[in-house]
Amino acid sequence: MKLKEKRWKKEFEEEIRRMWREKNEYRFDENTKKPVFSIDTPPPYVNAPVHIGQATTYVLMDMFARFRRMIGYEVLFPLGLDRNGLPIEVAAERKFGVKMNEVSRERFVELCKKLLEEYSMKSTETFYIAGISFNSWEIGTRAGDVYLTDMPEYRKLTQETFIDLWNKGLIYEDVRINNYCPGCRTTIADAEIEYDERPTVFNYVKFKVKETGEDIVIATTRPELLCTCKMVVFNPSDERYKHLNGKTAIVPLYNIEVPIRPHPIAKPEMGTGLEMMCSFGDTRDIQFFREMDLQPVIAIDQNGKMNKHAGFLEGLEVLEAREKIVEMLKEKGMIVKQEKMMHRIPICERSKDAIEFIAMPEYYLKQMEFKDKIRAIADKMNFYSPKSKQILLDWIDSIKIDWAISRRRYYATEIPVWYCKKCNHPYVPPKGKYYQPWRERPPIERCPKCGHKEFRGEERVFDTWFDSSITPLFILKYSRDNNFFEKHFPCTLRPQGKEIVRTWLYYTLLKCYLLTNKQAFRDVWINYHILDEKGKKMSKSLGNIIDPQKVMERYGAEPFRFWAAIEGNLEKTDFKCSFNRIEGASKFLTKYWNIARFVSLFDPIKKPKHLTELDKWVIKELNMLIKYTRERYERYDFHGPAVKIKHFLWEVFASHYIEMVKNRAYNQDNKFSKEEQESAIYALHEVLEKVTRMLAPIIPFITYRIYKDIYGKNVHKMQFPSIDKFAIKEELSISSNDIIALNSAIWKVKKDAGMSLKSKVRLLTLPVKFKPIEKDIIFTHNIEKIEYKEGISVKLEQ
RNA sequence: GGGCCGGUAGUCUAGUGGUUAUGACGCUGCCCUUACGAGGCAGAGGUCCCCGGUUCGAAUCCGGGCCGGCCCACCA
Repeated sequence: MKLKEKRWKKEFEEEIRRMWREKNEYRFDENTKKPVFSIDTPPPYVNAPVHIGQATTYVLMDMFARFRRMIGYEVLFPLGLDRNGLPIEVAAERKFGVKMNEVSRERFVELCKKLLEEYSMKSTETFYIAGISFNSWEIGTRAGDVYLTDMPEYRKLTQETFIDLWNKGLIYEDVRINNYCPGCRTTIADAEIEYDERPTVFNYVKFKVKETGEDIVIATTRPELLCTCKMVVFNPSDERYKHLNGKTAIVPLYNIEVPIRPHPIAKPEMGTGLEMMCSFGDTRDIQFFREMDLQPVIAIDQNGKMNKHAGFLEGLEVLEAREKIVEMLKEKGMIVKQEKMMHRIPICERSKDAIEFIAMPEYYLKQMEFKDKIRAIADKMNFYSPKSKQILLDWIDSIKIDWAISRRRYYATEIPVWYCKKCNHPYVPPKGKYYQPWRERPPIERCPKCGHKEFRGEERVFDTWFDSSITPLFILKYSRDNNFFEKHFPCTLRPQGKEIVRTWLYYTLLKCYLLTNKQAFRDVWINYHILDEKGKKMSKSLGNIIDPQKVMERYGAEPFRFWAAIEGNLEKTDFKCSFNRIEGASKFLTKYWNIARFVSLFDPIKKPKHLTELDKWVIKELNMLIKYTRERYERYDFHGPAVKIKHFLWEVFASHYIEMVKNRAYNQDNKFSKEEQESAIYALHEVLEKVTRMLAPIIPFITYRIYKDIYGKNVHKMQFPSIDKFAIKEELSISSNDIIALNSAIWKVKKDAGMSLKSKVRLLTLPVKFKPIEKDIIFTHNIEKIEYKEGISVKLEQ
């Protein structure tokens, strides 16, 4: 059938995407006989609209999925939504004007749920518009259904993994110095820390030396921690302070006596070269206290306020305490000078509050002893691109303590433990149910240890990565359907951003290894970032966020998708979001549509016995393109093929092949034999049909429509084109470069002479290798006489 | 300080050890060529960051430098 419309319009997309959804076109068949290709998609957080980076990476993942279907896989490609944790709590606090700790837990959880209901599936709209072929758009628990990280089945699995790990003896509780975010009121992991430059004041404070009575000056940004000072150090090479070695410093205001020692941690050029070591101002202090085996004094409590150790500062917040103590020191003339400086401090990546170092009892999952195992697992997986593996290895190297998995929040998966009120014995229930210990009784009557009947339910919840790290287990029905899981684990592909390698990827590998002894994935695809048009990171504060829905409203999904493929290689680099270039992509769609429209003027026909030389050439080019494309697609590279397909279609097929073959395909004056004509028509369709199949994973709407209209079939149900070995081996006297050079030369001469392209050429001389396509040359360029010599020359009619 | 990536026309970008370096946007000119005027064709525009090396030959490979970006570590 012929294509009617003069151009592809974005409005054509809607009907196709609705049909896919209504027909459940991409549903996952659990009983399939095909090999399964499973994609562990990153669940986006629901409280914000999908941003352009997510949209781009999902579009790329969709290309992976669509391609795999075309080479015979049953593809597990579910959509998950992350709904646990801090972002929703913060949003609820803001929206309902409450503070988590000031309302009942019941009430707070209710408010979070209310808000989540409002968000519901709104954020998935963008994916739907973009034509992502998720298995399903309905929330459910079958393989391929949309899943939520806070649905009971999911939380149950999160708890089951805890129960298994507990029973394996891999989880323990300990009181340790840990990163504590006063804003979020919870311990956080190293992976959740970021750094920020903040202004601070460097205070030069006078200490007294007990033995000699002399004043020494120590510079500090944390004067409120004076009470926690345990030692004063100078660099061993620092001649100025050698005489202080072994003497005692007296901490001002508190009159605590602390030893003065040389230690390389002190840099002579910083401040006065003397440093007070506190517990704890930063991670250096923690290392130092550990190394010197000093007893820390913790002066900051869980609310970020000074406690009794701080004496007269008790009850003040850290910053208030700092101001107050500086005032007091000033009054007593103990501050020699103050310098303003910018200071890089650790902050909470979520609330952006300054981290404090506080000792609290937390649950830990052992990881230190498995570092080598995880490294070995990393070696077993294929990384795309290979260099991304280094991000993971670097992170594994830098892990210093076990993973603190408990958090003091409300809207997250509860830690399933009860404690006997009498003997405090922890009770971990059996698997099989979603537990909420803070509101439920345990499933036993009496403490297994002492027989007491009263229990205290655990109130803490899991670190959000503790539940995010089981996505491949959940989607492959771990513990719900062992047959299915055993058959399909490890998961085939983990696609994700480079910024969560140390969290999502690492924790997933760790937990899956501890639970299954296996690598979680066969392939890992790491993508970089989408930047704004100027190359800046998009962020709310800069106000440079581009909404992918707006982009698609303006141009349609297809230009966006084609842009995502052709723009660059996200595996290797960041790339910029440019409207110009998305618009440029839509021009390709117009071109492609019109090529298809031209080819559709002729009915598809069977391969004739003999193909002309020119047709053999274009089919050989096509097959080389198929070979390249298929190899690259298998390695998750859609960029290289998109560039090459576009170039072939536009610069070779349309500009040269079609121009040269038009006359023969129409054959209006019967200048060509029927077989020659059929050879042309066959080749035109051969190229269009196969290129359409190659483009189907990238631009699924337009290819669907073209294929349906012309060939009457669903392109997405077709096999990916394979190579015609004979066509590719064909020995031909002319190459693409020859043909392009010849046509361009003739067109240029006519142009320069101000003549129409149809005007007559009196004499064309050209190399003999063009002889086999002589007839096509003559009728394309209206040649009167042809001669074979070295070089190309064109003589026009005078 | 450690690691990774990049530097190609006014802007953005592809690319490969081998004639004349890809394309987009912008710019100039021409064209109702029966698939395409939201198009086609032609054209202008480049020390392919710098220096050195390997090579018959380097924008491409190697070393060094400069610049930019990102990640990690550290900063009293």
